[in-house]
Amino acid sequence: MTDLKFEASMSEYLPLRDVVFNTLRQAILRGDLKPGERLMEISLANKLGVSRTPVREAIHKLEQEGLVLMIPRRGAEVAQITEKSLRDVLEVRGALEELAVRLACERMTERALGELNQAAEAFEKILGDSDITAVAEADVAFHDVIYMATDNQRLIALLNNLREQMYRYRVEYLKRRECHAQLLSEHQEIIAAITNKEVERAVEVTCRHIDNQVEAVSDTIRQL
Amino acid sequence: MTDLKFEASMSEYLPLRDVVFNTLRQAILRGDLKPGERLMEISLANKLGVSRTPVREAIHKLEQEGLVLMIPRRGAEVAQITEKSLRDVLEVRGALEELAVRLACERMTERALGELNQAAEAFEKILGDSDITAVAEADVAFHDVIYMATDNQRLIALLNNLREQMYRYRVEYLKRRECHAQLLSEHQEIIAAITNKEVERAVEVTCRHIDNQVEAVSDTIRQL
DNA sequence: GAAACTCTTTATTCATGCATATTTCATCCA
DNA sequence: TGGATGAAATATGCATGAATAAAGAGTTTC
Repeated sequence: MTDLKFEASMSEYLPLRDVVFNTLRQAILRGDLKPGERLMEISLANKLGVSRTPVREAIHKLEQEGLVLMIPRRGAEVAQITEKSLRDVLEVRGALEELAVRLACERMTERALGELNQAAEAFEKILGDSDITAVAEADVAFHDVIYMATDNQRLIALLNNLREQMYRYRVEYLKRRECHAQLLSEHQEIIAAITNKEVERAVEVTCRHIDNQVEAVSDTIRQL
Repeated sequence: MTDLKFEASMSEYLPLRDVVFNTLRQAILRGDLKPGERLMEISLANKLGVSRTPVREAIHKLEQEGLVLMIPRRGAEVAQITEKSLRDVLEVRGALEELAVRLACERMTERALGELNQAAEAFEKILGDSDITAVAEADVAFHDVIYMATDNQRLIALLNNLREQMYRYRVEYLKRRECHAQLLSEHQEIIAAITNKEVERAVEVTCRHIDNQVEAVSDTIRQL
């Protein structure tokens, strides 16, 4: 009993560098730190009440994630997202989403299929809400079930990362309520295809699902 | 004149953390550091004649690349490559190679096509050599031309990373001389397909090209 | 008035110190 | 003898100091 409690309290531990990493990541994705803005170790360390070391390590991690750009001996800044860089991300993401849904068709368990239906229902419920962030999270949860079903850790990690790259603009996309019905019907179509193991149909819907976002997010970027 | 020289000497500059990173990466890929072996900051720092800081930063970078596994408050060790983790990498790599060759068909310039032919010729010349490392590098160079033609930086970075994951076992594969002729003919078939913009044929050959490696590398791993 | 040069300021890079968590090994008890 | 307990050793995590390179301001010169 005490052991379990101990285990639990241990699992709560996060290195300070990861706390800082999450904080900065959120700040970038929420737009509090804008593209081009410089990330200075000392100033951030003071703001966050830690030393320069964990800030430094967090910035390096953000660089590898593609959220910040580092120039040696000059420092780091929040990465600009150009239409080109977004196209690059989405091309890769499209290919990997296709792979994911193929593998999901092949490997999805009954249990996971249940979760997928639940996630779709939860998404439908939340669509009515005014809170866009909640909608985005429900959508993420839905796709996470598919990702998990692939049973491919490397693929899951990459997809999570690529999804993150567009998060800033995705919220803008979801603000257009007229897309919501389409999103929902695509989700249901994906479920149907996976349930019946209709691989090609699942792939086709998924690609359409992604392409819609490409259009919308590209529009959003042009408006900046 | 002095300006040019100055520029040149500047471009030679590499942060110490990157030097250490490259050193450790090479050591892992060459097998000097074996899977499971612990990477200790102090001992590595002493061996390399630097302080713990750049070693620490290099290890973090290696973790993000997937070459080492870190456990908080315990340290880092060289990542084990299991058959499962290799399958994961190769599934992703297959999808991305397919994307790459599709994009290459679409976007390859005349100039790049010339380079591709050159690379294939260079590969053929080197096949005769006894130096396996040279063969591997020529093969890398060939595929790099295709990668570059995609004009997608994100894709290029990912493919380079995935290729690296298998480098240790790839060398074993190339030691089997009976595969060499097949490799060469596949290269030529890929060139022909890209030249004639026969996308589906190019994809088919590329997938076969990858699958052959899956087989061979899996065999190699089982023998460990 | 503009360009160039220098001096100052600022931030990164790398080194090192200190505290703490983990591991190991020896000792003790059942 | 086997397992548990505890103390010493060791390594990581975080903080901070010292050195260097880059950016900026102000002055000088053409």
